[in-house]
Amino acid sequence: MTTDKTASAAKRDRKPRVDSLRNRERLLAAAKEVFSAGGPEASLEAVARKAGVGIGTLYRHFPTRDALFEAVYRNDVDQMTVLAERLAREQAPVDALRAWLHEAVTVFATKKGMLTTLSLAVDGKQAIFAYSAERLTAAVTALLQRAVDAGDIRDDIPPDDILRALVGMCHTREQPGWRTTVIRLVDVFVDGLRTRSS
Amino acid sequence: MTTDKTASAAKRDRKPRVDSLRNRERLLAAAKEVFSAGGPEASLEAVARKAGVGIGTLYRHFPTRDALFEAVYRNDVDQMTVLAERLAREQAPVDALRAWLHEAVTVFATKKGMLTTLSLAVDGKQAIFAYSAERLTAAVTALLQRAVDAGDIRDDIPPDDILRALVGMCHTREQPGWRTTVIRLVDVFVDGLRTRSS
DNA sequence: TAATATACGGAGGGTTCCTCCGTTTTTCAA
DNA sequence: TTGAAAAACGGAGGAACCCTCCGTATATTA
Repeated sequence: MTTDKTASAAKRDRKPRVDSLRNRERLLAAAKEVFSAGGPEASLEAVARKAGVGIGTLYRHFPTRDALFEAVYRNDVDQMTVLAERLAREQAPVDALRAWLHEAVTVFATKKGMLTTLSLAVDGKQAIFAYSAERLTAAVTALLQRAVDAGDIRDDIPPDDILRALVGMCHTREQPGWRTTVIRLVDVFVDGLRTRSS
Repeated sequence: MTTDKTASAAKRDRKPRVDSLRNRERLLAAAKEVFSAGGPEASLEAVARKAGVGIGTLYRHFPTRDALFEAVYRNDVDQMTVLAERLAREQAPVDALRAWLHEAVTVFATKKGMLTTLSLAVDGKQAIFAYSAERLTAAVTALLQRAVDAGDIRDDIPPDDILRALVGMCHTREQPGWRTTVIRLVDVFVDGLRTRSS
């Protein structure tokens, strides 16, 4: 036994290899393209091919399809939470909530893969989606709480359920006029959330 | 050319073979079991195996997975339309609509495959689902029209959209408490459909 | 520049899909 | 009853995809 364990333990703070980071970026870019073209069940081998790396490299960076989803759409999730904050500042409670939901529909309309990802995230079973689920829930919670406090919206619907309803209604996949239809459904739903003035 | 075309043309009205019908039934029974156990993406080879027939026989009877879905859930669709008629006779307009939607949620809660099937049907792209789509739309149309005529519900939401919202909201897959949650969401939605009394 | 940690690539075993065609079974007419 | 002819059967096999494993290549560090 000539191996020295302390020596290898000491080397724990190496720089990450540049090729590794480069490949990770390439994979993300390729995945974004492939998923938006071929939908979320597109072949992972196609992603690797498009990225110009081996399939093994893809799996090393993203051990599961879901991990890849998560990474691809993390930015978009963050943007949605930023938007929620802005709307909360700028608009009346119910209007802000509705506007945010509309925007979500619009985003999903162009990013097929994102909807699938969020369906998984909102299901809440998988740890990998914890970050996205939390951020989205937080966004809705803030918007909703504001409207409840103002007395405009009933207080017995958990924010998670709003999200579930949202992604659910978006599952009306690729009809012509998709977006308009779903937005109207969202409006009906928001109307249903309001406290009755009678 | 010794072949006689008129002779073979005359034989057009043969009985269907008994083994063919038997296998078809076996396949449907097996599919119902396999889909409800393993979800709608279960292996078709597993279905054939369970039915005790070759994979070729499965594909001859049901050329696509969707065709098999359609056949498996046709009965259930029919029952839903019968229920709609009964509710329309027995309950007040809005109550009937809501009760039917609740029942749909309950049915979907136990038949995983059915929800997938109806998602496809409601998308309306595929000719194979025309029958189911029409019957369901007809059921909702009747219930909805009644409520609109009574002045209880707004008149600018097409029946198709109600269906889409329904199956969409059910896509909140396998949470504990699934059914209760979705029923509450449906109630919110129906509330949103009501005309404002103010 | 050598040593070593780290990442790469893709072969390969497993699964499912779906087609195709030689074989078997059923039907029908004589 | 019997023997074509029509119809259905079964499953082998090619293709696509999934994911793992490990020999090879490359980056980092001393």
